[in-house]
Amino acid sequence: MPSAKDNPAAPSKRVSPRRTAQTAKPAKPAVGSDVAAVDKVDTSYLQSLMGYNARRAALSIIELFLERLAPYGLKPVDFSVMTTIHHNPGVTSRQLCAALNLLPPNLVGLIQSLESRGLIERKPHPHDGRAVGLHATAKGQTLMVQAEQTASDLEVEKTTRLTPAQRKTLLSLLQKIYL
Amino acid sequence: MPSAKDNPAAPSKRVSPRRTAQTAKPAKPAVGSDVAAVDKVDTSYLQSLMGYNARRAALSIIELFLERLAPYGLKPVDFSVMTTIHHNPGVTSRQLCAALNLLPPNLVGLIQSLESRGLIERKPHPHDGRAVGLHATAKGQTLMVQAEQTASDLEVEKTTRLTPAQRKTLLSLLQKIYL
DNA sequence: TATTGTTATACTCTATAACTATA
DNA sequence: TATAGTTATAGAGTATAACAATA
Repeated sequence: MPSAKDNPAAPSKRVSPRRTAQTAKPAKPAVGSDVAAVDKVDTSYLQSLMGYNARRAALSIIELFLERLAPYGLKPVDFSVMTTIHHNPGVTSRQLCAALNLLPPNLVGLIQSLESRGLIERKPHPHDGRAVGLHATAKGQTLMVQAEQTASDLEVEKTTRLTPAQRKTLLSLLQKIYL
Repeated sequence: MPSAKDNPAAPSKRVSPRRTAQTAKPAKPAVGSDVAAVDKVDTSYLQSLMGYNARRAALSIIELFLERLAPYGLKPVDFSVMTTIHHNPGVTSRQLCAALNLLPPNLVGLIQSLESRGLIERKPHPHDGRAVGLHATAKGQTLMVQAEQTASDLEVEKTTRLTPAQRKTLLSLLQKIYL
C-alpha cells in the first residue's frame, strides 16, 4: 500500500476535507399541528428519477474516491485521463476529449500538470505533425497500477450491498443510458 | 406544454448551450505503425468502475434535463429544492440540506431566488423561532406539476433502451449505493 | 452550549471565444 | 478549409469560516 511518502509525485494541492454526511434528526414525535414535513421529508418523487439517483450515487462514490486517491494526487478526472493514457500509449488529447467527454481547454493544464510530475511524456505523433502522443512514464505506470487497485477496492467497498451479479447488472444498465 | 411565455417566472439567467457530443472519428484504418491507441481508445477499465459509469450516466441525463427544464427556469438543484418544498409544505432549509445533501450557504441564494420569482413563500415556523417554513405558492405548485411531468418524460426518453423492469432495478440498485 | 439561517469569500469545475500551427 | 493544441477568461458549482438570533 502506497503512502504519500512513496508518491512524491503527489502535488501540493490540498484535497478538500469533505464534510461528513449530516446525521438525520432522531425524529421527534410530530405534534401534528402543522402540515406534512415538519419532521420527515418525503423525497419519493426525486427517488423515482434516474438522474437524481445516478447523481447521488456518483457523488457518494466520488466522495470516497477523493479521500482514497488523495495520496496519489489524483482526482477523478486526473485518474480517468491517466488510466486512459496508461492503457492507450500514444493517445492524443483530442482522443481523450472524445473518449472521456472533456473539453480541450480543460485538458491542457491537466496534461501539463501530469507531465511536470513526471507521470507522462509527450512524444511527436507518427503521422500527424499537429498532434502529440501521450505516454505514461515508468513512474506513471507504477503509480497507476497502485491507483487502479485502490480505486477498484474502494468501489467494491462502496457496492458492498450489491451482489457481484447485481454489480455487473448495474454497470451494464448505466452504460445503456450514456453510451 | 408550457413555453417561456407561459412562465414569466423564468429568470434571465441564460442556460449554457451545451455542446453536442463530439462525434467519434470514422475510424481510419490503422496502419499499425505505432502502439495501441492511434485510432480506437480502450476505456474498458474505466467502464468497470461504478463511479465512472454513474457519473457519465448522470451527466448524460442532466444534459437533456437542462435543455428541457430551461423554459421553467429550473436547473437540477433548483428543481430538487422546489419539488421537495412542493411535496413537503413547511419544510425548513435545514431539512432540505439534510435530505438533498446541500450546504446551507449554497441554499440561501437559491431560496431567495425562488421567493423573488413568487414560486415559494417563507412562513414562520410553528414551533421554532429560528426556523422558517417554506411553502410553494399557487404559482409554484402549477409550475412544478408541469416541470415534474417534463422531467419524468425526459427520463423515460433517456432510458428508452431499458425495459420498465430494468429501469426499476436500476433505481433500486443505485439507491443501495448512496442511501 | 447547540442550532437555524445568513454573509462573505475562496476554490474548483466547466464553458466559450479566439489564436497558432499543421493537414 | 478543417483539425490539434493552446490561451485567456467567464460563469456555475461547491466549499469553509464566522456571525446573529433563537433554542
